[in-house]
Amino acid sequence: MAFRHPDRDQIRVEDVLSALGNGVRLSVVRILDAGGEHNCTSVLNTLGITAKSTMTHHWRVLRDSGVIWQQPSGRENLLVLRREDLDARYPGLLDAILSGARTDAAAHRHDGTGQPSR
Amino acid sequence: MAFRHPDRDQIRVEDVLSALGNGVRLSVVRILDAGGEHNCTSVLNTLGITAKSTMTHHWRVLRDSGVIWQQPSGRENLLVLRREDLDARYPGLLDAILSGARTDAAAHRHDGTGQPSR
DNA sequence: ACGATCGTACGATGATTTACGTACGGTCGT
DNA sequence: ACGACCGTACGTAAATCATCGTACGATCGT
Repeated sequence: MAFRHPDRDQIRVEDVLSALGNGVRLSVVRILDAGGEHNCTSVLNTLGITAKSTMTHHWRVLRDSGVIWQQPSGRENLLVLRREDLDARYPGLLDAILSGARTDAAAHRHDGTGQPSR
Repeated sequence: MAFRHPDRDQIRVEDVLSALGNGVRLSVVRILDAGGEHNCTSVLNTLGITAKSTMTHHWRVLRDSGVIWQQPSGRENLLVLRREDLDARYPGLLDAILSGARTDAAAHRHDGTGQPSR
């Protein structure tokens, strides 16, 4: 399976924002940013249970928007955040988003529910 | 007409990203950021023709996500970017997005079509 | 008071998004 | 070669989104 990834200069900020304007995908990026090697199943497990076919949809959105690389390796797909490309094209964007996500997550943990608000 | 706006600490990055992950709304924010006083019609005109009722929808999304203030004033609605709140809660985010949008706009102007790509 | 203007509300429509189950095609280990 | 595993493809259903036209309520200027 060879995936089509946009070149760095084909990435558009609007697509990145709409890709990350979704809780599941934002969580995926947080997981990938935290480091370590990840494949689809490992992220899916970290996220809690979600259908694999649903994640396939999210991988496509993240891939098409230029947020992640998806590299087949044996029977797995390695998932890598395209930090270098994103930082080069949109300096500070990814860091601002990630720290914003941490801000929100911290607030949710103190709101008495322990649940994400969406 | 009194609009409901989220408090600063109710703003969530996911909502901001999904609000700005849309070309029309991203353009609106670019216009507001450029300065000057704006009401719905003035932005609508700057954007080119779009139905007013469509814009009403976009105002709601931008308002609900905490990106803009919408202040009734006489028969108009003044539109103001919530830069202070966004900068306080998500430092660097808005600037990164706006300069990213400028980057993309510059690229589109050189792609031979002169058209936005979505 | 009247007509023009501003912008929302409402209702409708088509497109897109998110989600799931099932089935399939590769790859790995044995 | 066989069975387990990885992840996609496909079909489908429900929800959301983007857009428009029309109608309305409020305000302004005269």
